[in-house]
Amino acid sequence: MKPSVTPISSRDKILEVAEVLFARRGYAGVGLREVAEQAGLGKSSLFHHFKSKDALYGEVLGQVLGRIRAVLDPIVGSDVTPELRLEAWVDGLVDVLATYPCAARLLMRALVEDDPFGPELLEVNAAEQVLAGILEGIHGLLDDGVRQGVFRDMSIPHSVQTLIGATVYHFASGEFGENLLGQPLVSSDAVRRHKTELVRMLQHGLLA
Amino acid sequence: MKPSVTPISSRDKILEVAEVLFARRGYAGVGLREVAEQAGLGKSSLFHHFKSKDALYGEVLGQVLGRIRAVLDPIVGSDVTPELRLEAWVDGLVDVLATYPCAARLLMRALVEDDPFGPELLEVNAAEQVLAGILEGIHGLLDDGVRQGVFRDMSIPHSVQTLIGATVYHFASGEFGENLLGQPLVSSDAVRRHKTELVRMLQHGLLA
DNA sequence: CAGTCGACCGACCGGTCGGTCGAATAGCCG
DNA sequence: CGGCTATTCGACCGACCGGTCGGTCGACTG
Repeated sequence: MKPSVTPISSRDKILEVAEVLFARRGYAGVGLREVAEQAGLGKSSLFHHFKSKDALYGEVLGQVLGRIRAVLDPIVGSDVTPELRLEAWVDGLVDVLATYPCAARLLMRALVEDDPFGPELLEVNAAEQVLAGILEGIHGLLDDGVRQGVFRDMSIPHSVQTLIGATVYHFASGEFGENLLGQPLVSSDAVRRHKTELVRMLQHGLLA
Repeated sequence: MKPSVTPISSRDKILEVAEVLFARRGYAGVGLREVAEQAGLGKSSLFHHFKSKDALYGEVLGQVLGRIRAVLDPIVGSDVTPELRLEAWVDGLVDVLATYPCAARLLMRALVEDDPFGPELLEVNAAEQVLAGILEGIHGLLDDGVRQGVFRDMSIPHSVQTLIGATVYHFASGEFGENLLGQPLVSSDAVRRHKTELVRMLQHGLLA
């Protein structure tokens, strides 16, 4: 039990502030000087911990995706009906996006980017693998449901896209969404309401 | 009828290439040199037509939002049941997003940004007004439906967010979405399928 | 004590950023 | 033709970009 003299390592501090900044202003909108400054370091010190801006970004992204996958994987692997699993999936995803307010923005930005990252970049590649795992999970879940006849026949890729759009976008919408809702996106009331609205939409649509 | 000697004005050419570039790489990711170059002009000439980068961006955004509003406004004002109006709204929005492939990305980026544009910027403010008009339209449409009892009771702001996420995100997802679908996002097949999936989701949800 | 090591720093590199300026050019009207 | 405005241009600016370099400092090791 003496894991660290420094209660929070500089490396983690950098990741922490980089996550916030990349989420807020995007990859191109963030300068490493600002990251360093907010981490309480000189800019040169960033390069001691990360070999490039790309690598730092990739690691931030991978960390966020990892958190999401850690929540979602047990759910898609659980042993209940596809309907309940889907409900739990939405529930879990909304929870984790609400818990880490930067995650949705970071993720949405990454999805909307044509990744300009060359074929070879260790950290970014790792992040993409994690994302692929998440997708595989929800795809399998929907597929199960369709084959068991509890979900109607559907285009699974389109439905996956709709699920992503309906969950991730909402928490990525920042000021815009808060103006629309009239309250913080991650207030417990808004989170609860968003969950029930999503689940009702998935179960019965909008009609009375 | 002699508005222009040049059949396509430099100004329009600039707007055209700026739209593509801002959509592809975002505000911070695009340099004015590149815009000028692709428009076949020197960088200084941009500043003859637009007083700043912000102003150019605002005008691009306003133009895109204007196209969308031009499609959606007649629909929300039409004289049929809310259910049919909603279906037409989704149909129209999907069509316009598929017609102008940059629109969705530009819009999604704008929504995810906390607009860092100061209180006063003519062009950006104008764009926000257009957006506000679009939102007012869909809000009113849903409200009508709920009050007439054809839509179930719901949180309208949350449903608006879900609609935006499900439509705009899909067409903004670029490479990622195309990999998921296995075909171009704007292929007529994918567009048709996305429409029917959305409408079925709104009408009956996912259940069999 | 000397040697090594990870963490950190300021100074600096070439290059690009958004933006300005004054001069040159092109098309119009008289 | 002369004058005028609109348009374009290259040269330039200060600020900032991602990234490198040489070196300092303190903790640990033999």
